[in-house]
Amino acid sequence: MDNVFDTLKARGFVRQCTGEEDVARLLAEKQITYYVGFDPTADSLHAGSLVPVMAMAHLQRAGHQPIAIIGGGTTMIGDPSDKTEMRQLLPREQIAANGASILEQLQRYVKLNARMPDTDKTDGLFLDNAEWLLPLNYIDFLRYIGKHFRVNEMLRAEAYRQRLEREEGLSFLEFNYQLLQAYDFLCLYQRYGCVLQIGGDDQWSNILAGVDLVRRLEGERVYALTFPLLTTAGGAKMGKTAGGAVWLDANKTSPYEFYQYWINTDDRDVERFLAYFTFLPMDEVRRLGGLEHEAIREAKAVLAYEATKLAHGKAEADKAQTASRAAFGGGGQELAAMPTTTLPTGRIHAGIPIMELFHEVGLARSRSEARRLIQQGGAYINEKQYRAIDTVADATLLEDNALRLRAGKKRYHRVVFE
RNA sequence: GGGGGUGUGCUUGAGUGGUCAAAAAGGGCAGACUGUAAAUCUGUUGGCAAUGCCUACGGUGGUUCAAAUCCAUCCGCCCCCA
Repeated sequence: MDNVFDTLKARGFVRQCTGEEDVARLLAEKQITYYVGFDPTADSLHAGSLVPVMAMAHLQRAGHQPIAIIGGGTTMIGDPSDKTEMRQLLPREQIAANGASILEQLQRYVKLNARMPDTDKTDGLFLDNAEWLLPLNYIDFLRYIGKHFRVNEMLRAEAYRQRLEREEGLSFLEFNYQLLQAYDFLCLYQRYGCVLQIGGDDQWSNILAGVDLVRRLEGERVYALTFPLLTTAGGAKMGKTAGGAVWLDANKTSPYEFYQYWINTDDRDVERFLAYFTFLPMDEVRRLGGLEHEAIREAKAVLAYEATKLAHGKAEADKAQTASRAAFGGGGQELAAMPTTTLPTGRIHAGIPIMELFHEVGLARSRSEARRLIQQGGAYINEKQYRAIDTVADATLLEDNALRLRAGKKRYHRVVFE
């Protein structure tokens, strides 16, 4: 098994790299240091960011040393390959705070130390590129780094071309992004001997810019590897649902919801996702992916459980699994992990219009939406459908001092009275 | 600096004085069918104390009985010329 490169390749992580054989040899011959950048634009990673995270983890397991860069400096610029529009510029403090929570999440997957290189070489580093980017002097930077970049060449990069063709255009600020990312690579090479940068395929040209820069200034060969950009079979961006992103932060997306996200995976994505988001051996991945029709639900359950376990730990994964089974398998009381709201007992004795109830617990975003839900037959209490908008829930409906609300087929919410 | 455009609901995008909470598509939600999948079909999709009221078509002011639609001004973005 041996070469991690083969592992990465078999699991679908390799989209482009600077010579398969070269990279494979690099990874086989000795322990190296590699890096991945993360954007601290939010205070949490989401399901989509898990691809680089998992790749990092595989490499670390094979004995290589990771460096996670939080783009504290580059985020102040905004990556233009984020096609649609110019990104909002975030204030420094925000970026730093976001970086801190992201580090915490990364540590569930990868061993990282903030700043301090450890004696144990596979322990990784967590750095903020603001450290070397912010003190830069404009003139020096232009003379030292800028002279190595040909604008013609840069303009040819897909990332810039798209923006050039669109109406939004491209600000000079954003145009500089690539130079800064290349400079990151250079700094990491110089300081930590980092010789490989991995990232999403949209980063390809930025990464190559770094490879070129190191070659020009240091005369050394460094490497690049990109992952495919994941979309679901349905064409949606990986890690997004209607409600927004699927976050790793339990406060933004509960472990139960996280579990549900994975279990609802499109049949066609199951095998790929098992390979990306779990550490199950590929034989098992293929076996599960090969299941057909109803049986493939088993594979989805494994995917959901494994992914949740990685993100939130075994205890949470167990709870989520139990709650999910209880809700969808019929019966069962183990609903503890289900989203729950607690209300004073007096409320239910006084009677609560169900329209209000559904709105209050968040199953409907407004009373109008709750009204629609009820009228359209999507509102259930304890598995019984209620279609009259003026229905009032009272104490006679209580089961164990609680109500089980359901909106549509899949969204559950428990209301406990005490 | 000069000239020309453009800014609409979650998104794309019609609408150039009343019939506009605003076409159409996508997306979302719900229902049917199913396997907590996909595809398909149907309904629905600003809010509220709801046969009415409020908020909304970049911001602000104005014309008018009446404005997303006209005028002024400001802001953002795009294109051409310099």
